Amino acid sequence: MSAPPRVTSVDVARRAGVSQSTVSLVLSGKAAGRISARTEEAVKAAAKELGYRPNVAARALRTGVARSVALVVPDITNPFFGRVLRGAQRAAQRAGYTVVLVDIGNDRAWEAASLQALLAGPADGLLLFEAELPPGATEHAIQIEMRPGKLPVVRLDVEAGVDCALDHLLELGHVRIGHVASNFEAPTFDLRRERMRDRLGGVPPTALAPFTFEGAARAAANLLDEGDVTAVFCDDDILAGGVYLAARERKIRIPEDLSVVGFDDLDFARVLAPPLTTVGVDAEGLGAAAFEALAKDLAGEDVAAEQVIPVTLCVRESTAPPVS
Amino acid sequence: MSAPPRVTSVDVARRAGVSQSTVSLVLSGKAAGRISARTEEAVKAAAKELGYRPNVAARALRTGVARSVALVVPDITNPFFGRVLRGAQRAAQRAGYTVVLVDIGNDRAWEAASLQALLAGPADGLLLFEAELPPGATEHAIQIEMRPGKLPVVRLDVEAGVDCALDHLLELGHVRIGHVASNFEAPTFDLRRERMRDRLGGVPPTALAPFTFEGAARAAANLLDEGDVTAVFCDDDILAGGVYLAARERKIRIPEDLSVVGFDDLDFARVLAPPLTTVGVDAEGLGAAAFEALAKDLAGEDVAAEQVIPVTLCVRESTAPPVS
DNA sequence: TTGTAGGCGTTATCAC
DNA sequence: GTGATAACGCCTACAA
Repeated sequence: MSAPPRVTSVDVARRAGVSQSTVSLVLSGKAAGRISARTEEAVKAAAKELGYRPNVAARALRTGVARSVALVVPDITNPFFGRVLRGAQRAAQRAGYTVVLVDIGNDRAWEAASLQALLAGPADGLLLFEAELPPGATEHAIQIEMRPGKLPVVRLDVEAGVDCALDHLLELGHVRIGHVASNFEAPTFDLRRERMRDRLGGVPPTALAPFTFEGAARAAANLLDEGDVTAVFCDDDILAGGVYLAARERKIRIPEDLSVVGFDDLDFARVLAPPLTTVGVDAEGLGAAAFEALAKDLAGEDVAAEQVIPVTLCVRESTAPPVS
Repeated sequence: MSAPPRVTSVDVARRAGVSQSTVSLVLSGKAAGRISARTEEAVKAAAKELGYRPNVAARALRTGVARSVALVVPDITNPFFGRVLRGAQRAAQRAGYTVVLVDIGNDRAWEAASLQALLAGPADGLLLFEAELPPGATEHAIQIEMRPGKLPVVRLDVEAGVDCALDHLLELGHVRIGHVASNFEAPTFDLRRERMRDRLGGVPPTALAPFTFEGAARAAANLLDEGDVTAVFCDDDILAGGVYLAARERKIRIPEDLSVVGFDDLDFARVLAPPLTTVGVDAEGLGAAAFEALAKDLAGEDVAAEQVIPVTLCVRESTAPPVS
């Protein structure tokens, strides 16, 4: 519609009968012991009256700080990342930051282009979920769910996650345990594979699955038909959903014929039939922790090279002792 | 780490042996017929060599536009909004815009604060999903899933959605149809209630449910126990998931004893047992359309007061003729 | 074809 | 206590 008639600090100054710099001083809280209480009040009143809001661009230009961070996620359509985003956003808001989202859409080819666009953006720092810092960028950045490297890392305790899932299955008496693994390349998934191998004393029967129910179902098919397993550990609840689909098709009963363990404890895990046993994870906390780390970094403080967020197993009804 | 030594257009100019304004001209593509090909090349080379990237804050200050829009959603944890966000983000990226997210978290109390923070932000315009323009804002804005008002609206064809769901149920022979409605206040839900009433010739047995599986299950309990219905239409797949939970508890079989229809066609609808019949919706398209409308508005073009996105029924296995 | 200069709205360093 | 004044990096008349 009409161009919004922007109110500047000069307008406020005129209105209050003071200079622009006085306005700036007052409104940025640096008036203590410098500006008289009377002027301070007058300025504040004038500002409110006119509906003054500082121009962020001007401030950013002057201070060199945009008070905004970018969060890069592989797939915002996955509720897990929604929760991470929410956590980061809440923390950011508390700190007066704004978060701009970059969704890779599970498409590594797109990643480069997206990050390029991002760097042109106004972000003071980057929150990189399973993404690398683009080449040539000297930005402040935190990596999420990556291995420790040059950048500080915030990640889930995946090892513990695999451990408790496996312990649970082993205790139930399973010995032939399969792995429905993500085919999306990321360190966290490598970590899970390694941990499985170490704990099981060898590479388990494995299916490599994409992050869709139908794709995962197709990938799991072989494992169910020929893998000769009584239980599967899935890298993610979505993959577990795929296993449910494949099992249903084959009239394989869960948990009687097959125990299933997921990862992430997405909401829908509870409405599956039977409810899914899965590794519960504080996604919001992960996002918030990542932001806090970045904020520290931006403030010039030291940040831990690695921060690990604990996980817990949610035992539900998709696991039981093997019959065979 | 170390402060990134920012490269400015002045550096590029010095390097290329030209003036700063020449650099600006060349790099913003306005060199046509003004700058010699040789200088143009030299400037571009220098820019690339130094890794020059324009300072957005400065540009925003100078031009008055930030090339960024804000998207306000009720709950980013709901995959539906994830898809909307993705659609908007893709469209925005193509247009060289960046999108900043504001997540209300299904908390109307928080909404005001969030929006306040937002207005201080650098957004050129607002994409408001089930949110009102904050008072005093003269911003450019598009509303999503709202009724036509002062602002242009992009919305789903909810009426058609209700119609095809009801037609399907009616054709199957159901006469006692219940409504599991959202307790989150929003025009789209009012619309659905009205349409139900009009089509059914009266207010159907209704349960008011929150957007969580367990909450919805509790809310649906009464309806199932005393509503005397053979089918329910749910405002959202999440609510339908709640109905599945409540039905399971009561040993009510779907679809034999109860037909269930959802709305949105979220991914998990396909992995429910039985797979959920639901109204399919182009969430990405909704987000993209909203952004396009906003972009038009920002460009000073006319934008339609209302744009309606079509929906289609996905018939799966949660609906069948009533037995009783 | 290119360069000079002014200003966008802030913040911050000085004088007064 | 308060007010000039100089940047911050970029765009864009206008001058050369």
